[in-house]
Amino acid sequence: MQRGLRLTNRRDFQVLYRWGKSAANSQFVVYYRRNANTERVRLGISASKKLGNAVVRNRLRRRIKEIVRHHVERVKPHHDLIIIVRKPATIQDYGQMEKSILHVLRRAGLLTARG
RNA sequence: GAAGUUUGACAGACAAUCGCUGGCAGCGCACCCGCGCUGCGAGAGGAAAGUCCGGGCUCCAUAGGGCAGGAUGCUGGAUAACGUCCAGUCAGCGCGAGUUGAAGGAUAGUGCCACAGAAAUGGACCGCCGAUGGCGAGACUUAUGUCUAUCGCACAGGCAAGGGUGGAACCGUGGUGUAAGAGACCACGAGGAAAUAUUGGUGACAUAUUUCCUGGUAAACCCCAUCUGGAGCAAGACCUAAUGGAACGCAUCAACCCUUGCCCGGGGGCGUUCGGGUUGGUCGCUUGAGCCGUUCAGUAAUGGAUGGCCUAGAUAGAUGAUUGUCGCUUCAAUGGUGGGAGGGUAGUUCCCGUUAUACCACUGGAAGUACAGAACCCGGCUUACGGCAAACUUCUCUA
Repeated sequence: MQRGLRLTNRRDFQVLYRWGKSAANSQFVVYYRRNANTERVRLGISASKKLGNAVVRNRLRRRIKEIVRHHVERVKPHHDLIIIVRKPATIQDYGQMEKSILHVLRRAGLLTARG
């Protein structure tokens, strides 16, 4: 994932948690906020230590990055977002996780309507 | 073949597509800092983990010496260093290959040893004796006196052998001895200490002799010897926007605001410079007690010589995702084709099978394919974990 698509600053995270809106399903929570300075979208991922060891958390992060990267054209531009992983997501395979993430993004109203 | 012991190497493979982070080269943009594109090549571990020791490195502290505190604790060696490693000694465990050890001092001193028991190193419950002294009987005597011989009491006193308790009872067994007894003495034996040796060994220690001693506990205080300043890469160095501070200069010396109700005085605005912190960034940052060969020294840990190699560097944190093919393991919840009367087992009286059905081969299917993610860098330790190989040990079977 390119650097421009990443949320890298601690302050950005705090702003998003405080002022952003949220949506959720049983596997993921997404915080999002419109940001005019963001060219397309910026993504941050939060995977707590409760989910498992470092290997498990890394695998989750990488899969989520991959999924968002594949669907970045469909996400509404000029938004910052954070995806928080919940425990049930750890047992999902790639296909289930892709559906689940698209579902939560649609719920948040971040997906553009597609023809 | 079964059960073990030790050591070693490995940590699924390949391809396609789409990505991520550094490096090098080229091209383009840009005054500069840099940014983008293309190509080439690189990109997690044996434990990267726990953060338990040791060191490098960095900053702070520091005349020199001592005390306190902390750590370590058989011997010799290795090492930058260590609480690590190697080789030994001694002790424990194991039939054995081997393995385990916080393994200095109990003869410096103090404390403690639950319950039980009389008593846990200062003691007498039962018990034994009562020699000596006492009292009584008794005997003798002229004697209200005496105690040569005799008997009794168990009052003073002596003893700790035997009993019972306990993890442990004053070293054990036998004798001498005595009123009864006791390492009080003797013989043999157990353990410890010291000294000695034309003894062996660098040494721990072993062997022998002599003398002395005899509960345990130092993971109780303590004594002895050795080592030891503190904090850590979020260390630390440098650059830096906005804001605020200080100094200097300029402007204003009108009004307004603040400074004590009034007066005087001061401040407010602009610019330059300075040092400190925040924020963001760069360095530290990966060439190192480095890795792989060969060879020499050494039992070994390891060290020397020599040839070759460069092998991650992220920072909300890269090293991946998906698909396909193959490998390995398992399958009374596995199908087809072929072989098949035996197979499982080293072996049996045991189990499966001789019916398409066990079992074998080929080809499919399903499930599974460990533990675990660098964060300044090394040396260890500990913990987690998958199958594999070699050497060795014990037992068993066949010949």
